[in-house]
Amino acid sequence: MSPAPEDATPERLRAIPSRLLAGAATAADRLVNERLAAEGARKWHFAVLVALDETGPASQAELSRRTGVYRSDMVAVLNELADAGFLVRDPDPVDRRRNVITLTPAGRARLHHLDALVTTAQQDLLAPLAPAERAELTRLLTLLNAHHRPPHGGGHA
Amino acid sequence: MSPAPEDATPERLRAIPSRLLAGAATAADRLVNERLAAEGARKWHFAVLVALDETGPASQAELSRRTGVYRSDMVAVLNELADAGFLVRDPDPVDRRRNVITLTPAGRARLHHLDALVTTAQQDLLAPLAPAERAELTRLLTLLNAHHRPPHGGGHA
DNA sequence: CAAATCTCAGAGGGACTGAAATTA
DNA sequence: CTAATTTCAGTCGCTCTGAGATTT
Repeated sequence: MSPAPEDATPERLRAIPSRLLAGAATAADRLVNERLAAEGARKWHFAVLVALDETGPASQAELSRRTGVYRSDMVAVLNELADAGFLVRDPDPVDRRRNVITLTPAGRARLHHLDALVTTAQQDLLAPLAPAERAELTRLLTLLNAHHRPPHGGGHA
Repeated sequence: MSPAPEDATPERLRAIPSRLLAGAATAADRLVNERLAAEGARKWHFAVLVALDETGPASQAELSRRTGVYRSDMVAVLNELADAGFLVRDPDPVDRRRNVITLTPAGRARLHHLDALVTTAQQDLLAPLAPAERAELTRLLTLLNAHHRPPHGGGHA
């Protein structure tokens, strides 16, 4: 629901899971964004580069499904990455509605760099937790993510 | 980092804690906002009402510290709640910079109503977890919130 | 003088809607 | 005709910055 300033917040508010989630997510996002912004990148750049590196060239709609970046917002992200020479956008010969997005060598190098930054940010984020606690938190969050699916991604199956 | 559409998302992205947190927080916020929006309320309304009920009348700056609602945004929230008759704003006689915000009986009734909605939303949010898991998740998130303090709220002590 | 409070105006990024044009 | 893809224009809520006016 928002960050908790200090212990001025009533216990009744501090104990609400949705507020705790919002606070932790905000801190996590701030951490990741600070690191990436120092290199002129943002989290979607990283997400798109990973998706391309992991599963190979894809259409923009496919990248949207893989990364969670909204289809309408994918255009701007790809424009920025293409302008920087990290990927190329070619018309798909077999389906002329699509563009085929392909990672360049510079894009792969960029990915490796950003990957290190993101990994470090995750460690800093989870620093207050013991290793077993980090694994447990990840597991519980994965469960929540699996059961509460985004509205456009389909039902809850 | 954003919701995960389905299992099209690469494992390398799905396993990132900051992304898991963002996805869970988005789902949680959607759940809470849907329930509150059905009654014409939003989460800040609830937070402010709780803070007033819990700790008594307060200035706007004090309410901002208690709820995490940003001081600049508190004005609009209080306007809406005051227009609906849930609280009153009086000048503070002992410090004329301040307004004293006081809950009305209607505001207390409103709080009880919203409280039920929020509580149900939390249960639905945590439904996929066992009772012990819910407690553990809350504990771990509380740890993260305690160590990663908002930028304006002071350092990390 | 510095500091706190209330208020407004606006930036910036994220999630999302709606629609147009193109092609399957 | 329906459906999918790319793109653009714009909405809405959240976090936060900056500044002005008032008072301590």
